[in-house]
Amino acid sequence: MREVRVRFAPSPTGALHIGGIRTALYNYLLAKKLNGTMILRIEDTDQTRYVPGAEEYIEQSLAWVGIKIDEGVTAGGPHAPYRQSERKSIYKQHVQKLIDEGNAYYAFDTEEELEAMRNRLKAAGSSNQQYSATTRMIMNNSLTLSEGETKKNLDAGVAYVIRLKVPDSEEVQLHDLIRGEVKVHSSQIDDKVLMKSDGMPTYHLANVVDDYLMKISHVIRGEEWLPSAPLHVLLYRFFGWEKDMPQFVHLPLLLKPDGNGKLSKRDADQMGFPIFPLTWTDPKTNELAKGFRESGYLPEALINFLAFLGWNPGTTEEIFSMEELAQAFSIERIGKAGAKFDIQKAQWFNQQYLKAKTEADLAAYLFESLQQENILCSEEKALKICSIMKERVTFTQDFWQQGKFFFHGPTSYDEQVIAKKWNEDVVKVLTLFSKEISNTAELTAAVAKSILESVTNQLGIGTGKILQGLRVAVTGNGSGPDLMMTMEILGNEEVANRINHALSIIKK
RNA sequence: GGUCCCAUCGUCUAGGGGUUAGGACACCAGAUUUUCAUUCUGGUAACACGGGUUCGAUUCCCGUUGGGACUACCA
Repeated sequence: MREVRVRFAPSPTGALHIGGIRTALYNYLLAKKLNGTMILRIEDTDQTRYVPGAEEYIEQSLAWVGIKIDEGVTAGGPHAPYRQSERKSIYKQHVQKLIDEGNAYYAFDTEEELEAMRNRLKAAGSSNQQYSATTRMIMNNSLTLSEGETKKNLDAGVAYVIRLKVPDSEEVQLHDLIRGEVKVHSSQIDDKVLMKSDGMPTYHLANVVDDYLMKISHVIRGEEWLPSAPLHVLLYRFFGWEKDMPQFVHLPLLLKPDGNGKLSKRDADQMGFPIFPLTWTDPKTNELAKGFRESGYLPEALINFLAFLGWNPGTTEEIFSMEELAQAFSIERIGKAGAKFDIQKAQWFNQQYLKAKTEADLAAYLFESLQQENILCSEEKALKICSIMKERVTFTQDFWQQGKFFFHGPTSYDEQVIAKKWNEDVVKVLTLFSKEISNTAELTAAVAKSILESVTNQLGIGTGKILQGLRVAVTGNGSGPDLMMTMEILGNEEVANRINHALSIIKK
């Protein structure tokens, strides 16, 4: 069996979409499972769409989720350069072979002429308005021009593109590892532009040439490429590379959570979830798009979630590390149908991973937030906070978001709780409790509990009746982590102060 | 419009000629937690439709419907 070499080949036109991460992931998992090589190739042949910073963004994103690149622009490798814009001469040389053998031709048509051709066909009721076997002989190209005229045009520097001369009548077949045999009649394939007038190749040419030269064994890419795969097969044939043609694997698409269609940034914005791995600022519009990382997702949770969108191990286990995914992975178990993006499941995965972390790991996230807020905190306190909160968080920033009261006294009190639970009894209990704990050396959770019990017993009031009141006085909230532990972390002085403050402010 | 791809609970999916069609998320209910969350238990919920093939199809075949992708000198 041949050496497994896969490639992830994004184009640097902006932030890398989450679907791209999944494509990269499946490539990576196959490589890892079969001891293969993962290649990152930058497909930057459209200079009009080039976005500065996008390439760095791609590398950083892959690094963040834990996809390691064996060969690529920064990793280097035997098939450098890995940036297509730097391989122009290679494509030129190859496309020349196609021309020499009559499988490609020069076309001089202007945009207006192409437009006119399409309109004419449309008006005539034609079902497809392509530049193809049926139309190429009425266009302005080296097939209709004499050799001399063509040469004259070329010498005079008339703008031209190079088109593939697709055979007019034959069935082009390919084998896709997910979908089986896919057949397309060549009359449905148009004479695709291979080389643009600026001398850059199009995707079709560059992709086939590079995959061959880089000895790619499996082309794993999104389903949107399936319709042009037969064209690529034709190219492999014309180049005489059919026996080295990679295996095709067209992945099901990631769909919108509601309704139908391909998942887009718009959907994500509307439904309030990220679609990019890392936060991205568009250099042109300055528009900011929050990433999964900045939204509090763990890379391992995101990967686990993504892996299961279109693939499953065939068992009921769901929590898989990257290693485990690679071991379990197989192309046969990839589904065919598109998968709707369910952010709730992603949140569940995140919660699972967060819960599995050590307190020390979690404290790092808390410290990250605290640093942004310029708040100092002892290691010991942070550890304690994380330990009582880890069961209740979904995102990394929740330790701070839901635990602000550990660092600031309440500035407001939950109104509903006040309305429902704040009463004479609460005031009585809190007044006495505050006094009692002030006289305590150290307010551990156990001490707090026993003092509270003795106070309520003394006053003949049920503890359950006043607990909500105590919580709202201390934290401002109606719910939260274990209250006794919370008070231990805060310390008797702080708790007493907060209670006294609440008693003086809240009237009933 | 044309070409190609796809179709099991709301969502991700397992399954496969005879099953009580399984799991997970979400949702609902109960228990635990003197709150909330966690945890536990239980529940609601699916084979798009029509023809074949077959003793028997949700499963295999065909069609219909529905959805998606592609249809650029973008990838």
